[in-house]
Amino acid sequence: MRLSEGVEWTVHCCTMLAGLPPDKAMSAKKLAEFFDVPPDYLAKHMQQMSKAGIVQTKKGPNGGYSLAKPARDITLLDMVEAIDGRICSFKCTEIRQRGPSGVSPCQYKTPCGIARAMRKADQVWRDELRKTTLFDLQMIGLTETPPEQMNKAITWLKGLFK
Amino acid sequence: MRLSEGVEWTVHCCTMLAGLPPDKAMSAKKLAEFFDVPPDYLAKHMQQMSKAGIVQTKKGPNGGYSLAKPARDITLLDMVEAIDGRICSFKCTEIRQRGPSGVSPCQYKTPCGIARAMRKADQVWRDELRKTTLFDLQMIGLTETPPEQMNKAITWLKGLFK
DNA sequence: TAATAGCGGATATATTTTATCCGTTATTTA
DNA sequence: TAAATAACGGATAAAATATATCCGCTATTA
Repeated sequence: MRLSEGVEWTVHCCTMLAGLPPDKAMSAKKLAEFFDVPPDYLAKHMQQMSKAGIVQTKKGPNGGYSLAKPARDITLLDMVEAIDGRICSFKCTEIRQRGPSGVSPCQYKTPCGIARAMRKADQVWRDELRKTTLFDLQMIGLTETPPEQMNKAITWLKGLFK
Repeated sequence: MRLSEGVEWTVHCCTMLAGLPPDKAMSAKKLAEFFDVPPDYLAKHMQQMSKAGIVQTKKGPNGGYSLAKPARDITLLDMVEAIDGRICSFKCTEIRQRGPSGVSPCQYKTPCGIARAMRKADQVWRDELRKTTLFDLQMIGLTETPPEQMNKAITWLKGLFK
């Protein structure tokens, strides 16, 4: 039961994008360089973010990714679901219907209690993720990032945009 | 992000064990037959349940698995964690420390905001799973199982215990 | 027009999940 | 006491998924 590594990468990337000057974009290559992750694989993940409408893209030189909407309107759940999907973490295979005591499918009126409890837990998990927005994460980053790292990051970014 | 199939199997098995006459046990082989799942693989999972102290075992003929404590004292979380472990679904690889802006590890005083939000969501998920006990699941089974299936199951069980 | 950059598809590699098998020990029943 | 049953641990094997790379395509910019 583990989330894809891509979730960590793309959420960090979005936090980065949220801090960019407006009308600036950042390519997958540059994001990958900044976080030291595989460029091609990160690009694949960012394309999923684009499909999900979280980031917008611009082709060509000085193109790249930028947020498609205000950071306040992007939830952690949005980003998690863009990478890992919306399907419940518990997959019910209806084993109650199998074996020597199983009866015709139409006799099972409700999902079994186990599946219901699991889905409820999955729901509260998603509800909790929805409470955190990209804006929240950006604020936490701004206040908690070590000063020395903040300086290095700003310097690196200045080099990026000439 | 998906739970192991073993979770579904073992929770159903425990619900079955909860309905057994006291001092009766059921072998992995019989459980596998009842639910129509691979016997050896189910046995592996049941061994994990045993290690976790959820079921107790008895070797030899008429041996097998039975609950190690009252169904009220076994939560869905206990069973999920017996199979899938207690580690958070989000693994933070500290990518903030990598790349050109990373600084010495000792400068990072708290886990990053992303990891904290993810861990909180994982926590509410586990809290929710803890609310359901095996007794609850047993009651749901008793009230919602199709009558025809209930009869078939009882007949099958009678054959089991001679 | 050359370089940049996203995109989609194909493919390769690694890791995890699922599944089986075997030898051992403990226990029960005939 | 012997034979059958059953849990247990370890070693593999097979299948599925996650991770990673590469290529050609189109759009865009300097």
